[in-house]
Amino acid sequence: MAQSTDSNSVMSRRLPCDSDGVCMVCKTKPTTVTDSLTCNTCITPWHLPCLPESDRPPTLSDAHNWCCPDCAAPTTVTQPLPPPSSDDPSSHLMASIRAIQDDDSLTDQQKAKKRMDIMLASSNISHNSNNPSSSSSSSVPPAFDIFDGTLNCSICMQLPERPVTTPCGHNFCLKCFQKCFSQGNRKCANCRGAIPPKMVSNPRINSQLAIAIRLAKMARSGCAVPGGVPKVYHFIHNQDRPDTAFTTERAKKTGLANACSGKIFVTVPPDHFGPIPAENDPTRNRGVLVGETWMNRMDCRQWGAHLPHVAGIAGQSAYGAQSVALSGGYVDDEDHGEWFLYTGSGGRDLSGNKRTNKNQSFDQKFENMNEALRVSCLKGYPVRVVRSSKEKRSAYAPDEGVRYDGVYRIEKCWRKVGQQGCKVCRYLFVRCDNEPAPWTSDDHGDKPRALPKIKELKGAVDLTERKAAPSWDYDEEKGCWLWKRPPPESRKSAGTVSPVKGQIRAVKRKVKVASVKEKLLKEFACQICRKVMCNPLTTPCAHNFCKACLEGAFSGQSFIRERASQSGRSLRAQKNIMRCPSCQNDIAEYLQNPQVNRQMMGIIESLQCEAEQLSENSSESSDKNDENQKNESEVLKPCEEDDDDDNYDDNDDGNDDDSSEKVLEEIKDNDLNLPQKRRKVAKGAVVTMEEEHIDEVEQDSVKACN
DNA sequence: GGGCCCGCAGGG
DNA sequence: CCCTGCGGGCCC
Repeated sequence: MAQSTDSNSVMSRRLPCDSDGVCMVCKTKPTTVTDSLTCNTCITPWHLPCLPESDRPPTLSDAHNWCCPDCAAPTTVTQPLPPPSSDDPSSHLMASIRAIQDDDSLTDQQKAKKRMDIMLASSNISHNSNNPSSSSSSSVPPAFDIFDGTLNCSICMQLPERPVTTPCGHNFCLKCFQKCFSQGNRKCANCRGAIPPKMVSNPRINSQLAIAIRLAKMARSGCAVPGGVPKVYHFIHNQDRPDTAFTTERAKKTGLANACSGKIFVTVPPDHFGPIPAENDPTRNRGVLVGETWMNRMDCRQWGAHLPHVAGIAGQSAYGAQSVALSGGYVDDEDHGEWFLYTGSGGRDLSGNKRTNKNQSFDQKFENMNEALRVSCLKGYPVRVVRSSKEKRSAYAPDEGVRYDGVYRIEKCWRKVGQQGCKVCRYLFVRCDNEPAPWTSDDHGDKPRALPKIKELKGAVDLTERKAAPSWDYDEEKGCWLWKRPPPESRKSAGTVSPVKGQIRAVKRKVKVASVKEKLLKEFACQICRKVMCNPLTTPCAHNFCKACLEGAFSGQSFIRERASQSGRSLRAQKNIMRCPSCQNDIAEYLQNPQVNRQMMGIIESLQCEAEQLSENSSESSDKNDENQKNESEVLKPCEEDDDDDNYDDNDDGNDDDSSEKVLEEIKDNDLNLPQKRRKVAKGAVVTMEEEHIDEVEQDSVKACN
């Protein structure tokens, strides 16, 4: 790699990750979420380990509001730059561009991409510096002028509207792109570079560029960005959340596939309609902003934008629907950004323990979630919309993760025969948010717009249109969307999201750990060592001991030897000594041929196994009370013993006294051996699942915890 | 990339 | 308590 020392000194200091997420300092991609830090101002990702200590946020909770060195105060920005040019931002820019040009490891395409990233970041910086505090801001020329034509659409030569960026680094309006490439053309109109077929069929909007253009426009028109910070497109890694999604002991698979939800950060009730305001965001105090993007549905859930982690519709049939997810699950969906056609849920065969199924096999009806959407349509409620990168057919879907795109109103709904031949419920969503959409360069939110003409309405049945005035509507005087009628009163706990079942279950599980351990000790403690028995022996007088402990009690006159000596004299001699350590009953005869209580051993083993799994899990979800667990596990750990129980016969033919039977019965009664239960699923298919055991004590504790 | 699997969350 | 569900991990 041939780099000039000048550029090297710049490169080796403070550089973010490039557009592929690769750190420009160490050339590696951050491997963990916590390794990556996103600037709150220019939304550029940075590799935390390559960031000088002085530039790092002091605490994890500061990470959300962290500004990168480029966006921070000029003194800190300019400090590492070469002194002669420190007052000229373009020199930093030029040095970075030179470094890219000199980097032999990059292809021309990669260079173009990186150049553009840096220019974009640079235009952000210069425009962000146009804050109200600097009076001469508009006279300061930006380091890179977004209006100089470089970023223009290669077809209409205007600043791109809903920009699509090709791998060769050229921009197009979405419309121009679609027009240009709809007839089989696959060469860039600018450089004749090849456009990947996937991009031709499914172009994606470059929302970062859209936002950069928006900011530049706002800065030029002298319109101050509220707070000086673009309130759009934050990538939330949820890295400083106090509680993450976790896997329970029941989940056989790791990761999020079968995980419980983490804490809900926002304090709106789960049936809250409309945007989530700052006052319900105690951790960040800014609310959920349009453009916020999460890694997955679980993270999205934790910020309240869309609560169900599988289902596409959140709602209640008699009350309304609060949010929907556009994830490409239904082929009939049609996305036009500001408006889209959504398909209801149901009509699918979910037998065989499936959660989703691409095939429609029966008609959808306006019931359950579909009815909830219809209620929202009739009342004119705002419905939050999230788009997922899993939606491959929409230009408006994010490249990665799940993004909050603001609120929409359902203007009408109907049923029609879908592409798969069955009737589906259909909904016309039209955007009505006060914040601009992530794909637009407009500096304002939505204005009321004429409804699009829907061709399929011709063949529609069961059409529902709102008659009354909508609850959420545009106020011409105030120039924004607001509640014209009071929002529906929450039917859930006000102020906070009610404890979700997963959290209740988590508490119950912790209680259950304690309960299992307590039971183990209570029922299966050796009466000599007071620990859970290893190779339990049960005497005729119904006392339990570890084999090793009982042997030890008669050390020097092991009953094994005694058993070998069958002489009456020897027996008599031992009789004085061979008394039960608990009750002093004569157990000499028993000791002639003691059998390990295998039933009891089985129960102990399964309980130990369960307790271990439970405590492993609870220590994962809350790494507190380690000491308690250590102490408990020490007690629970059976006493050391060699496994030479081969000395005993295996033919347990009811010789055992009935005390172990009693215990066994008791254990069974208390469900602690977790009987298997059959769970019915649709169409008669069955799967097994362990029955959850929560006894009264546990429930009391749960109540106390709440 | 498609199919299978399955814990969870929430509605009714 | 049963049913549903526009996830996500893993195997092939």
